[in-house]
Amino acid sequence: MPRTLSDADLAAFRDVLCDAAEAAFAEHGVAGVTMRTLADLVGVSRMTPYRYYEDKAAIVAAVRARGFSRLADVMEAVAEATPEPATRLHRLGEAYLAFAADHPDRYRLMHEIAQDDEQRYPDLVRQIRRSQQPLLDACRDAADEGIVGLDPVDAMHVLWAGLHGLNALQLADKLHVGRSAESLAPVMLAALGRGVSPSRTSPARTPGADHEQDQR
Amino acid sequence: MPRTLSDADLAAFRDVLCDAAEAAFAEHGVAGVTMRTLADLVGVSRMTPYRYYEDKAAIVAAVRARGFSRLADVMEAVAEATPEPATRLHRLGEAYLAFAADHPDRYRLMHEIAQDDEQRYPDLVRQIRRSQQPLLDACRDAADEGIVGLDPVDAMHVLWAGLHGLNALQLADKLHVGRSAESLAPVMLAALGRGVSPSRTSPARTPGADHEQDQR
DNA sequence: CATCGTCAATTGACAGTGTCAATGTAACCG
DNA sequence: CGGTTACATTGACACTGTCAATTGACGATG
Repeated sequence: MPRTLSDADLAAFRDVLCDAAEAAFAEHGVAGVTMRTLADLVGVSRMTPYRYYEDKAAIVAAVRARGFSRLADVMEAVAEATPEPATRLHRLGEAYLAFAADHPDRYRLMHEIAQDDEQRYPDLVRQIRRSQQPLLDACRDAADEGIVGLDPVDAMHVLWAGLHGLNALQLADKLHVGRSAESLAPVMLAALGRGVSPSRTSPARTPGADHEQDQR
Repeated sequence: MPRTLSDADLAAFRDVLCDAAEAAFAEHGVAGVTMRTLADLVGVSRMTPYRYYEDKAAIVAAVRARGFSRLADVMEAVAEATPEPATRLHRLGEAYLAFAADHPDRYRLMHEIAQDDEQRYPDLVRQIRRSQQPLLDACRDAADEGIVGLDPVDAMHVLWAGLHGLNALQLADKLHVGRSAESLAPVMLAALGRGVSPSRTSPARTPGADHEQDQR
């Protein structure tokens, strides 16, 4: 044991603690997890986590930030692998829905609505922003090519709201009549695609061989 | 005071308690409100609320149910006042967004995501269903008239997800670049309108097949 | 090597929480 | 009027997050 904590040690402990916290939160909910059990899980005594995190709230914020970071990783990877804007938009949408489907507890925690302002946790804010950037970029590119007929920032918000809304409904178990996020995903993606596409002109959707039309 | 509680007395106390609870939850959040302060607020001693509600969770559920009931009232009123399906859909969308804008704390509480299954509170489930019914009916009517090109249940979910998603983003303070729910509302409504309207080529009422524009 | 300073880890409180159980209290019946 | 009984109140209790005091271990210094 070093006399004073190196940055690496610090980060390492934070990491293992967040791992345990994420698992515990997923199983029992944030309120169902106590500092004491959390400390037990990582094999230290109850106040030790306080040397690494200010608060219980800070731990929650850290776990949420990690969630957004994972999401950002996925979105960035998808964006990088799909240069063509229209397809990229579609794939990003699929990826966003898939992320929530694959990690429901993580997604739930990420969007747990607290009164406490997230602004107090800069890294959380940063990761949230990062997770949105690929979608925003895609909207900008799509708008440049005339594939999206809305202001790109508006379009980004519309798309994001639609995707998140579907996820939220699914996670809150508020879908009905046999509908699931899985069955609704293609419907939602198609509807959003129509929703942000340019208004009246018929889209002659020919692949890359076609020259890009530019109506503005 | 009557010797034994009449149903009216029971309902009356529950009502005033829920009033106090809703206000307190709005100001301090659910976690920030204690049974003791709640009891103080209505002028009884700490355990008295337990004679009227099983739990703190039951009180939260009751307040949430009231919120959905208010929403249902609004939606039903709008639906009744607007027979024409297309206009009705639009107005319902506006009303849903306006409800969240006018009662943000209420809306937040209504959608607070808890691990606890709402199924345990039948009235809550009932009010939730009631609040959705007008939108579903409108989708059915609109589909009948060919104004909506999707399966009506699908369309209802798409619309609801879009509207709720926008509200959730706004309440979580996740809108950017000067966008507000107010400024995005018309954009969102227009996009959703385009999203569920029938595609120009065919009525396409088969949800089993993929009815999407898939450009590769 | 002995001593010390220092920081991390632990343990000892404490005020506050939800809620069970025992106690009080007042209205109606006889 | 006393007794019964439904309600209200108060007395615990286990448990929470977290402050403050204590312990423990290591590097530097004599």
